[in-house]
Amino acid sequence: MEGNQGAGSSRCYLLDVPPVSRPSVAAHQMEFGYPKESLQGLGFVAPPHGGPFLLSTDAVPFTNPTATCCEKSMSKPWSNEEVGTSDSKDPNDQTSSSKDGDNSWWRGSSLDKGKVKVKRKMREPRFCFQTRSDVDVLDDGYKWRKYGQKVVKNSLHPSRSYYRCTHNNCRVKKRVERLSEDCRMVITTYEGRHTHSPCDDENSSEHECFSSF
DNA sequence: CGTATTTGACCAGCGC
DNA sequence: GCGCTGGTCAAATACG
Repeated sequence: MEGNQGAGSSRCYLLDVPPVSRPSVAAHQMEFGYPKESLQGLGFVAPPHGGPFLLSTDAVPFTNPTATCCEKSMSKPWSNEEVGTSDSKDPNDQTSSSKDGDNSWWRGSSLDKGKVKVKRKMREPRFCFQTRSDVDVLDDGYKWRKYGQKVVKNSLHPSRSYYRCTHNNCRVKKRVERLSEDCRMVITTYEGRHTHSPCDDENSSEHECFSSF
């Protein structure tokens, strides 16, 4: 209930990242009129000066016609929370979801009662970006741990990877898949908000440039 | 030896 | 109601 002002909404942007070894994603919230915190919480950070990133004004929301490719490539990209429009189901749902979504929506915690899987109807804020890159995992300043991979049908590159933030209480997830039409296009979907700064992960002091965010 | 990744299985949601 | 697909778990394996 609190905090998640963006909960339930998901936006997609098209980024153009050249095929460098370590592409990064930056938040051009100004362009999109996006709240800083949202993007920051999602892990979008400004790269260090000279960082290889480049998000140009080419970046456009998937909701735009230019992004139809994305919807086509995926049978049901965001079934629950539609891109941009979020769920208009009913507000009450939010309360319930925030209730169980509080801490067990991703664990499924079948450890407890045999197999009581928590409903996956999570309403975490989502942002998906389409980038052009050779590497799957964009360097966004956070540390991710892969916890699953799935075969996606209707795709020439049927591999979708699932990552989770390695930080202690951070439940942010990331989904990475390649576009079927263009193997160089990577669709990255962030879900949730980071409860920490990138520096926490990269304790190596990835510079204060992050703090400027 | 500790940590990260891979991979198969399981489960829930959704469409038909 | 059934089948399909997506998402997650957890054991096994690989790597540093």
